Amino acid sequence: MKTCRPFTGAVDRLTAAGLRPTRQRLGLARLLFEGGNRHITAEQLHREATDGGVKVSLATVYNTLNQFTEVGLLREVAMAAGRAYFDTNTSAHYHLFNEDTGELFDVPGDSVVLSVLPEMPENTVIGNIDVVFHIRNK
Amino acid sequence: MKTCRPFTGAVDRLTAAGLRPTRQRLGLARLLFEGGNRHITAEQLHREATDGGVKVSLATVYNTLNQFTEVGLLREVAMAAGRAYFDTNTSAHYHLFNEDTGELFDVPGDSVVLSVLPEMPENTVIGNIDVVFHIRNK
DNA sequence: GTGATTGCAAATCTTTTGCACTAAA
DNA sequence: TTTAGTGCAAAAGATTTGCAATCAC
Repeated sequence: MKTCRPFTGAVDRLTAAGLRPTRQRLGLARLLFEGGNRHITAEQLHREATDGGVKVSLATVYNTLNQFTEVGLLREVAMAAGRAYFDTNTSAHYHLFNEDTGELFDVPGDSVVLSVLPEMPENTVIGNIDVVFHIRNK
Repeated sequence: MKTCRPFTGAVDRLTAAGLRPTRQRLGLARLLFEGGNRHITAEQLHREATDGGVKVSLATVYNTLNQFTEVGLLREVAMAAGRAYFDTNTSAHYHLFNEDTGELFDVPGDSVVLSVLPEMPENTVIGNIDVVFHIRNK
């Protein structure tokens, strides 16, 4: 039987987050976090998993993406209604969305400066700030 | 027979946009634009219409919201995946989204300043810039 | 063992579409 | 009239859920 050796730290990463390192979660974590920052939908990740020999159901992919997001391993990005994108880059950064092609690019956090922030309503704390530059082809 | 008198300019507004001022479109336009800026989903607007005596099907509400957005009468705001919000305020401004309550607030355009914009890919033009401050209750 | 996790299928929810009917120009 | 617009019901997606089977501890 072939053992799928996860990238270093996958098990720790999951257990630290309070999630059991199951075969499915490890396989998905490997796909998500091994190759640098990426944006992905549940459907895309499910296909990658299937193609890569990680047997997992689409429902579990959805559940896993939501769990990873809850514990801060992923960040959900709202681009257009009707489809959720998950971003493996949880640090401060922004997005460039090409409406013609559907492509989603990262914009480094330091290439955008927000000054003069608005006042927040009372008894609320600011979570993250989404900045999306919607672009189209000329 | 009672005539539903639309707010001043509704007919002009639609015809100027190349849309026939039908009973349904006038009724929806009145609900959308008469009471200042607002954020609304198709479902909410449909309920308001029905409650307010404007007979219109949900499918037509969807179609109308999309048409209004295409001609610039509305702006679509991506908040959370799975549901489209339409904003009657099409001028430069940003949003505050309370993730606990689902409330969506406007932030005046001049209370946020974006400096140091990123470079855009070649042969693209920037459409609009969405800035969403995600907040939660303390 | 025992409780967490998974898979599957069904259910839900939002949005779009096809087509016959109706209304605006 | 003639063409655009509407309603309905069905279709299409995306995502969630119920529950029995399975797995991690």
